[in-house]
Amino acid sequence: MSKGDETRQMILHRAAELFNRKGYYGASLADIMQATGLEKGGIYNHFGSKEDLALAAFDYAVDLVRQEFVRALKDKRDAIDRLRAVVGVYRAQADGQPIIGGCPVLNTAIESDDTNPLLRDHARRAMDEWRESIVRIVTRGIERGQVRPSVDADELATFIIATVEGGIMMTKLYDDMQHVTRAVQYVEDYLEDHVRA
Amino acid sequence: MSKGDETRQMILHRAAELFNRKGYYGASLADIMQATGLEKGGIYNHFGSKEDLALAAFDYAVDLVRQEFVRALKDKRDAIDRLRAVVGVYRAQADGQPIIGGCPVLNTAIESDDTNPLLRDHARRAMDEWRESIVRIVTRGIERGQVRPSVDADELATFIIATVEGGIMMTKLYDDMQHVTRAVQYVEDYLEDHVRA
DNA sequence: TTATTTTCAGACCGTTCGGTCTGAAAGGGT
DNA sequence: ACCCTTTCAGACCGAACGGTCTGAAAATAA
Repeated sequence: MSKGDETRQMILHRAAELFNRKGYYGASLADIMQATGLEKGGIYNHFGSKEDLALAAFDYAVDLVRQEFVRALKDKRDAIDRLRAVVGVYRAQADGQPIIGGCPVLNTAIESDDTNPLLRDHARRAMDEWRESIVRIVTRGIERGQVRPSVDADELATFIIATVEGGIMMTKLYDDMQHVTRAVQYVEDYLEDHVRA
Repeated sequence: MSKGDETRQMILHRAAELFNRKGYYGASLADIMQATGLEKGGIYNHFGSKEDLALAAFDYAVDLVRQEFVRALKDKRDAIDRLRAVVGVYRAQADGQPIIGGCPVLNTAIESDDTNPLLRDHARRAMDEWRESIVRIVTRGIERGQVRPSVDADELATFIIATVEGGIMMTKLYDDMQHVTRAVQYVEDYLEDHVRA
């Protein structure tokens, strides 16, 4: 990796954290300069505009989360175990892992819906991906007899994501992990009581 | 109500909508001037700063929601009916009722947590109020034999709010009521299956 | 109707915003 | 060691930011 590529990755990493904490409008170029230790020339050499950087930084943050999903799912075979693993990754986002400032999809969804169509589209695509991964797990779980056939995979995906993301929001608001912990517990109980075959 | 008071209320109404849609940093004074039809002098005559206005506008928005709670709960006696009414009010926020741009508490919680302590405190107080109203309904429901004594009121409040707010977030992201509708349905099913005595 | 206060327009202010451009220094292939 | 390319600092730009202030007009009390 060339010097420039290394710098670019460093900018993405620091900017992703900044945008995730302060939002697109809340994080200024001066903030990014301070966080990266670079002057404007050093940043604009790699990105054409603040919006370009924001989009790339969002995708970078989503990729960090994606890697956590891969890791968490690696050695799980049973559908319910896999769903619990997915929920666990979501939960970790409230704790600043893998990226501090909470879930980037949640943050970007709330900030961008009425203001920044490009950012919103990226958030939609990321959300689509998480939803589809849940749907896939449930569908295969039904095929393998691990999940009740009566379960609607799409509806369950909405429920799981909504509950955990809502818990992350409350945890951020109160700076208290209790809320996301409770939300996760409710989802896990639901999986045992109403999803497991 | 004097002319000045009327103007102040008009500013609050328009600004509450703007801040709820675009956020505190996303909505500029120029936006507020356009939305209210006033010049700077007209606005700063009533509010000392943009932050003062934002705090007052947030409280105004919360008060609109509070009025919806009062209305929805007025003729409901049974605890489960009352919880369903509360959930219904939350759901209505995704539909732009009573204030367009989604739930002000959700929006403000996400935007303010790392950037604006005053706004975050107002959001916390509003959230406290919703949580306490749910806890009160559940506690009295247990006393009256309408709710199972094994139900933990505080945990249930977290679950209900997290799930519905998460549904609102997804509905805003996709501009599709389906998500919050599903989230509400899950909560209502849960109330029937695990909460009703 | 007059006197007093309140309300608001709009010019003006310094600061910060995102963005551009040039030149010097460092990188890196040969 | 050479030369060409890439990388970055930092001065500079116009626009937009939140905020102030004065005077005129409108509301209100007398």
